[in-house]
This record gives sequence, structure tokens and C-alpha cells, in this order.
Amino acid sequence: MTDSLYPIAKVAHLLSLGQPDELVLVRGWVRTKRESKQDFAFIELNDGSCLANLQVVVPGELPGYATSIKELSTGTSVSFKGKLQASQGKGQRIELLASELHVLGTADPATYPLQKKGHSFEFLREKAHLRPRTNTFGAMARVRNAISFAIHSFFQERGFLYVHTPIITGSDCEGAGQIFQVTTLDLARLAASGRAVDYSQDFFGKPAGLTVSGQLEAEIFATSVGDCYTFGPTFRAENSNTTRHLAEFWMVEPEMPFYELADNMTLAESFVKYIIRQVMEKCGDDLAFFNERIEPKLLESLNNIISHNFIRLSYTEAVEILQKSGQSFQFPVEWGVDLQSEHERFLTEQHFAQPVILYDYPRQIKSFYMRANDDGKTVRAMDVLVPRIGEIIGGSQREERHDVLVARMQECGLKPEDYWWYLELRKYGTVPHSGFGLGLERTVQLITGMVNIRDCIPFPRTPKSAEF
RNA sequence: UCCUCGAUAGCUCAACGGUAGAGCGAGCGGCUGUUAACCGCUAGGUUCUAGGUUCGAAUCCUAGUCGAGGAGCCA
Repeated sequence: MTDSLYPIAKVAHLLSLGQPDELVLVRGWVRTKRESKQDFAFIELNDGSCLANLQVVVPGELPGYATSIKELSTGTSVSFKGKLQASQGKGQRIELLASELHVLGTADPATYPLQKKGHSFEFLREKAHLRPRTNTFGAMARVRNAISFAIHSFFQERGFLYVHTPIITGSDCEGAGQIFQVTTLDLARLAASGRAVDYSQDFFGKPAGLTVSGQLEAEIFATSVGDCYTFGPTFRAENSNTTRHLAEFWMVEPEMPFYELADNMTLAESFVKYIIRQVMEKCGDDLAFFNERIEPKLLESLNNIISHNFIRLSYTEAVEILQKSGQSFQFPVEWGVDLQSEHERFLTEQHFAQPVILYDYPRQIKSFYMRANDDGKTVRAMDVLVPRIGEIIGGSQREERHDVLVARMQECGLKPEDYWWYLELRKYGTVPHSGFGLGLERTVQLITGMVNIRDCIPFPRTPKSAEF
């Protein structure tokens, strides 16, 4: 059906730049059809290149009109040749007057699951193979793409190296949550035999699992080739059933030598703002859609984020604010306990109504690798909290002093010999360094206003759910 | 994992322990440069599963499965 007279065009291109009398070939899927029995029909054609549809006018005199128009129900794939013309109707600048149509694949309206009208997100999660054909999930896919691109360009513009850290990692070395085990052992036979598992017989000769973080490996490169970042899938086998946790998610983890905590916070703030600005620039229509249909204050809150400095607040100051707030919290606040969701929400949504960076947390509630402060009580950790989502970034300055790190590991019940290579980074040419992790899906949540993180990734993996 | 709520037509939901309905979607017809089009008619049900109570269960009880919201874990 290709034809040099009719150049192939994307709907996004035609809607923004198409001119009357241009001949084009467009291909996509029918969203809706409005029929005028004798005369002609309007087809709303979507090809995913943008949120909007191209209105195609199919005249009644087209050969085979009666049969082919009947097939053009919602979900049908079709290609049209025709001529652009200024639209007589309201709602679109330009439309296509079809001169030829080919139905590529029909979609039986009696069984096609997607209707013209909206569906609940719960229903659409069961149709993950078709939901990208809806406005919301098409928009989500484009925004997610723009965020991913912005992540790379932010770091590439600053000379960071993109480092690929392993997906499969050896043993229980990371301590950041439950790991998914990776094995080639025949579990059914093992269970039947009643024998103990002998990991020396396993593929790697020892227990292995899916990564929960690329941080430790990123530190290897930060302390050799300089500023770097990882960006890839991450796995947590926690039995988490919330709107902001996934068993498989994507995480960005920059790691920078010579950065102290304040530098880390500055980078994190620039990073979040950069991503939002990029998406606003590239996906304006999609964000307008989310603002209209999903979260009415979305654009207002995104503008608020990019136009103010993030509040920087020590954990100790935060505790004081919460204690003096007069709020009745379900969980009382006292120095030394981790802050609850309700506390974080109070700070970001009510007290400041802005993103907040909390830092210098009590050492007993944070990880072994975070650098100890001189007060003996706190470590140089920082969390970036945003309204509605909560923690979007968690990071720290890393402990670079060999003896302090060893002592801290022992205090946390970890065996230093398991981390021999991590410790050698401190033994040979150690430097102060810092880094953080940003959850991609939570960023999608923040920027789209989508309530549930399961709707911010194409194929969500959660407990009891991995159909697609 | 804990707490709470839910599961009925393709979808979203009603139905006091007593004949399972509506709106939307779909099919058919009408009307119309329409645009979440509109108007009329028609079809469509193992009420999540397994037990139990009862003359009688969508409805009450028990267990389970799945889903949602909140909490924890965190990105």
C-alpha cells in the first residue's frame, strides 16, 4: 500500500504541521466511529504518536464503503490514503478526507474489551496488553519515555558515565530488602528428596539473587572513573501491597566522588526539577490531559516544585516541627524513631506545601554505609519527600573511613568479609563520595498525578500478579 | 504481613432473607459535518469458589481465592 504519492505520516506530525491538500498515508487504530448512514462517516484514528486523534472523513462513494465502514469499529487497525483538508467542524484544525482505506485487522465489537468510555484502572490492569490503546496509558507511556530520556540527558550533559551494574548479584550482600532468589536447582526434586540445599551445586556455586540496588557496584566506578549513574530494573521481594511499591521497578542511582551531603542534595534537587521541566516541554498535551482528567492540581503543583527551592531540614528540626505542630498523629513523634507516612505528608502537604529534603537521620534507623556524623548520633542520609508520593529519592554521603565502616558493619550484624571488595575501596585511595536513588515509577506518579504506581509501569509486578 | 472494605450482565453499579434491575457498552433501526453525538427497540446472568443456616440465600455464617484503600518495608 506504500505509494510515493502518499508519504507515510504520523498523526502527531499531521495535527501540528499538516497542510490542506497534502496527500498522505496514515495507519493506526480506530478509537470511535460516528456514522452518517448514507453519506459518510467520521473515524477517530489514533496511532499513539500523540494523545489526539486524527479525524478521518470517509465518504460514502468510496468503493466497498458499505462493508468496510461496518468493520471500522473501536480497536480495528486500518490504513487510510487521502488528502488533508481544513476541518469544517469544531474541535480540530485539520482532518483527512479518505480516498482509500484498508482494514488491516478487525476487532469484533461484541468481544473487544475497550469501550469508547472510560474504564476503571483496576479493570485495565487485567488488560495490560490493550490498555496502552487508551488515552491515559498512551499518555503514561509517552511521559515515561520523556522522563527516561531526561534522566540520561541530565547526567550526560554533566559528564556522568552510564554504568551497567549487574541484575544478578551474589549472595545476601546488600541488605536493602528481601531478594528474589535466582537458581537453576530443581526445586521440586529437591523438595521430594528431602535433602538440604547444596548451593555449591547451583549455577553460581553459591546463593544468588536479583539486584535490590546497584549502589555498591556504582561506588566502584565513582571511585575510579568519576561521576556515574546506573539506570535499570531493581527487584524487591517484599510483600508490599500499597499504591507506591512494586516488586520490579526502575531506579536511577548516581554516585559521585568528592561530593559531600550538601552537594548530593543540590544535585538531587536540580535533577528532579530538570526532569519536570523536560516533560513539561515535550509532553505538554499529555500533561494537560492528566491535569484535566486525573489530578486537577497537577500543573499547579509541578510549577510549584520547579519554581521554589526545596526545603532543607534536618531530621532533628523536623521532629521539633512535628512535635510543636499541635497535630494529633496516630504515631507519636520522638527523636530516634523513623518518620511515618503521616508525618512526611504533614511536612510536604500542609506545613511547607513543597518538596522537603530531610537529612542527618539517627544512625540506628539507617543503613551501614551512611557516613557517621561527629555527633555520634546521626548519619549523613537524606530523603527527598514530595507532596502526595512521599519519598522519591533516598541517598547519603557514604562512609569512606575503613575502620569506621568495619565497626559499623559489625554493629549492624554484617560480616565484613562478605563485603571484602567494598571495603577495599576504602583501603586503597578512599575518597569522600555520595549518591542517591530515584524511583522511576514514583517520578511518573509525581509527574502524571496517577494515584497507583501499578499504573505507572507498563507491566506491574506485585504480589500474586505477573500475568503479562 | 496487619487492619478495613469489596466481588452481581462486556463495563460501572443497584436489589429489606421472598420474581435479579438500571446506566453505559454491544446489535438492529432512525436522525445528524459529527466529535464522550442524539432518539427508539433488542439481546445479554452458574450473583467469585466450597461448605453451612433457612420453607426459601445475591443477601446471613465459616473457610478460601482475587481485588481495592490504609499501615509497615522502601524507591
